Amino acid sequence: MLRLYNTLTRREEEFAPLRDNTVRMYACGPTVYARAHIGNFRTFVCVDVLRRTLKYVCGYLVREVVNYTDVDDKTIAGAQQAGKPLREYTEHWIGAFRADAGQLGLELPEETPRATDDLNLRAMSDMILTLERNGHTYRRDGSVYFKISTLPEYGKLARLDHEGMRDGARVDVDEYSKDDPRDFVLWKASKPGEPSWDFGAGPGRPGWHIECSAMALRLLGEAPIDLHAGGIDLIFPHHENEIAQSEGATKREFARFWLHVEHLFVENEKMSKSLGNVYTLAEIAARGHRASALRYLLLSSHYRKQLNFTWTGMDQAEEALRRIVDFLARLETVTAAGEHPAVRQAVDRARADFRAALQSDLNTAAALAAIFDLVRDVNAAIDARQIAAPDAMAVRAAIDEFDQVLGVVSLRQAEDAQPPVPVEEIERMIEERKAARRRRDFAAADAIRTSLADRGILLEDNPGGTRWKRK
RNA sequence: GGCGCCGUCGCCAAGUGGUAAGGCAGAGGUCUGCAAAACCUCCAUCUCCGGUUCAAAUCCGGACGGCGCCUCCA
Repeated sequence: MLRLYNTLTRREEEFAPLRDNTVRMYACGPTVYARAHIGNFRTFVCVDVLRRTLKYVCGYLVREVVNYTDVDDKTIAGAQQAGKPLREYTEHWIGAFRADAGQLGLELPEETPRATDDLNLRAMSDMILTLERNGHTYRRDGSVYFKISTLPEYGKLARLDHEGMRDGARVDVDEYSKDDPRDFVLWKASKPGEPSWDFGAGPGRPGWHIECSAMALRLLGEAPIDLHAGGIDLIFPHHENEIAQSEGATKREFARFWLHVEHLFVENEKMSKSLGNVYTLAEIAARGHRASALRYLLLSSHYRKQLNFTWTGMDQAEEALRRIVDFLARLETVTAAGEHPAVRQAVDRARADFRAALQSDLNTAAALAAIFDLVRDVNAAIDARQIAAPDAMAVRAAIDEFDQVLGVVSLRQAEDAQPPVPVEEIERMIEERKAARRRRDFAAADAIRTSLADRGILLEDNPGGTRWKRK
């Protein structure tokens, strides 16, 4: 049984979908005005592992919605600056996001709606009209606001202290038009030069929070949905306001489980543009690192702990992953017939440990340890010749199974399949080197190895022959 | 001012009452034309001080240190 920490209750709870063995989940996606940074991707990678755990460990069906926020102050400003229509401008950044997501091995969610799709704008307007009928709103200067005093439950997710948050708390003073500073806008009145739609709530554009409520319920069906996820900073105000909107409109609980991923730091500092430490995947690659290593690094600690990104951390991740990939290559060399119960036992143990780790609030660090335990045991078995081909296949199957969830080995192998030197050339040089070694011309053999190494290809002489791999 | 989190080997990181997983790096050894890979051995008593307990890294109290949210933010 999967146990997940639920922000709503601040406790770990057993998770199961409400109906049909299908998990209906929603995760807040990116605002598409720039390339997403690695902090964003920490959240998306963790949500991806959650998704895969639900599917491959728990055996549930998953229906996941991840939105693209394609209308807000930043996207509008960006489009204006670029001199492009909003839709075209955001299209470009959606493409960039999908490319990065692909490199990081993120599974595609079932739905990736855009806020400005007509169906979604209509759903938002309908929800606002319902909120209006339910007495949760007021209008001012063409905008529609949510009146939080109409919802006694307001603040239950963030555990807001309604009295205590005055001194020191910075309150938005320029929003003078609101009754209460913490009331929030559902629909913004149209302004000259800004895109505007009218699906019943009046001419204007959506506020920040309404899209998620409307799209989640439109695409996932009746409330409550099973699970809602996002970065920890979204707890307040975004998720709190999503709850207010959804519950105010449907009069039912919005989401049963809330899962929040802690922040990624860079060299012990919060990522911020002024510090110049906001990295994108492209910048990681420019430093010679691979997406697979970043994914590994992101999974090497628990999602509810702050993770400090460092370049030495990336190096360590590269090496750790290499150990697994080298191991898999070595497994291929096992050809003996027979069967060894000790290997099977190690596989069974790894399976049990791996599963238990993920079921325990997605403990990916412990899950990785289960893999390394297996790697060590089986490597020792190979050295001792206490393993046969069928055993090796069983080991391979287990690792494939683990990687369905972690998604890190297959990613690395796909990268390795595209070496910096053409495969035919590598193979030709291996042959030349083999000939040199045969005539005991080790100087020539080593020269070949060195020259390939300089071009990013390492050679490894094994009993069965020479293997190449990317540096 | 309010709410909350964290402090485990040189680095990363599990473990949250039963006597310290795993990875990286390092030392010694085996194997190897050399190298690589692999294996074996070695490498921490958990920030500090008190307390509870037969037993605490794990619970309680305090100190010190780091961080988050309350405002756009994954």
